[in-house]
Amino acid sequence: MSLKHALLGFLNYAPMTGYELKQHFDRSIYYFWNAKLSQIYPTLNRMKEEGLLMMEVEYQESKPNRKVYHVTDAGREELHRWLREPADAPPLRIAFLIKIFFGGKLTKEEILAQLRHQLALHQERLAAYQREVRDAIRQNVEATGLKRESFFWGLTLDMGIRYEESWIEWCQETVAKIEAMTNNMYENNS
Amino acid sequence: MSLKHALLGFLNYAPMTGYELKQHFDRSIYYFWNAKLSQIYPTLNRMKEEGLLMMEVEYQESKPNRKVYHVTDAGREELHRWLREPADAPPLRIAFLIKIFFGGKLTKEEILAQLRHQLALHQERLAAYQREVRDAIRQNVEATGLKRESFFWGLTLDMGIRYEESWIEWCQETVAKIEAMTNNMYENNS
DNA sequence: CAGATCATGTAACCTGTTACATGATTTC
DNA sequence: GAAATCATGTAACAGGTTACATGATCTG
Repeated sequence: MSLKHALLGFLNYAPMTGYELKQHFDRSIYYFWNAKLSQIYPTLNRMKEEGLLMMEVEYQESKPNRKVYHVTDAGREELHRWLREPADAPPLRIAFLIKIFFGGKLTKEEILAQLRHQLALHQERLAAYQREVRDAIRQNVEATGLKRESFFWGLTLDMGIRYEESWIEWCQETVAKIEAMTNNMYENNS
Repeated sequence: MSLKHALLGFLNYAPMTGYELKQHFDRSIYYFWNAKLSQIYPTLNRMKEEGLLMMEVEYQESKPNRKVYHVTDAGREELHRWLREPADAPPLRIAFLIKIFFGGKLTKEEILAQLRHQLALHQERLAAYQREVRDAIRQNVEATGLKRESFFWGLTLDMGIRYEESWIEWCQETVAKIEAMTNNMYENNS
C-alpha cells in the first residue's frame, strides 16, 4: 500500500494531523499521488494499530480535537524498507486511448474535438505544474530548510512535466495528421 | 465504466466469447487497458441484462459451451455516445515517484539502483511495443481487412511508445545527474 | 451573508485483483 | 509428463470515491 508509505514519508518530516497530511498531498505530490480524507483517517488509525505511528491528542474547543501523529522507530524502518524495495511500473490505464482506438466510428470533427479537449487538459496541467508546484517546492524549502530533499522533489516534478509535454506533443501531431486529411481520405480509406 | 465500452468496441468488430475478448485485450490494447477474465465474464452478463448485448450458445463436448456475444442496436448507440463524450485525463498514480520524492532517505547507491531498475522496466516495455504491438496491428489488418481502423490503432501505439520514451529519458538523465555528484555532495547538501 | 478553513469520521458503493473450482485436448 | 490452450465462472479482498454527518470561525 503506497498511501501508507507516503503518509510515513511526510510524518517523517514532522508530526502532523490527517488534515495537514491531506494539505501536503494537495500541495506537493498531488500530480502523481493523492488521497481523500475519508481514506486518510482510517489508514492512520490502522497504522497506529500496526505500531508504525503514535498519536497525541491536542484538545480544542469548538473544533474536533487535533490528532497529531508521530512516526515510531518501527515506522521509520518500514519506510526505509519500502523505499529500497524495487518499484514496479504500473501499466497505463487511459480510457481516452480506448476512444482513439475505436475512433474509426467517429467523424473527423468528432475525433478532432476529442483530441483538442485532451490537448487543453494537458496544457492546463502543464501550466499548473510550472507555476504552483515550482512555488510549492520553493516555499517548502524556505519553511522547512529541507534543501537536500528539494532536489528529489524537483526530480518528480521534472517527470510530471515531461509526461504532460508528451501528451501535448502527441495531441498536436495527431490533430495535424487528421486535419491534413481531406474529408474524402478520412472517410474512404476503410 | 470503460471496460464495458472497450468490450462494446471489440464486439462491434465481430461477435465473440469472453475468452476471445480477453485475447483481444492481451494482443492489442493491453498497454493502456486490460482486464482479467474474472472481471470480463460478469461484466458481459450485466451488459446482456442492460440490453447492450445478445448471447448465443454454441454447444460443445468436453469443453464449456461457447457463449458468443453480439452487440445490439442499443449497444452500438451506447458505444457511439461514449466515444463522443469528452474524456478526462486521469491523474498519474506512480508509487515509484513517491520513492523518489522521499529519496533523500536513501544512499546514493540505493537510489541509483531504483532508477536503473525502473529504466530497465521501461526499456523492456518499449522494445515489446515496437515488436509485438506493431506486429499485432499488422496481423489484425490482414485478418480483418480493417485498414481504416489500423490508423487509429497506430495512434495509440505512438502514445504508448512516447510514454515509455519519456520515462527512459528521465531515468537516464536522473542517473547521470546523481552519478555526477561526488559522494560528498550527495551526502552533505542537507 | 456566502464560502473557505479547520477537524473529525462512517457507510455504501465501484472497480479491479487474487484465489479457488473444473477439466479435456493439444503441443513440446 | 508438463505446460499451454480452450472455456466457463464464483467469492473474498483491497483500494479508492462519493455521500452523509457535524459545526465553529475566519475571510471577502
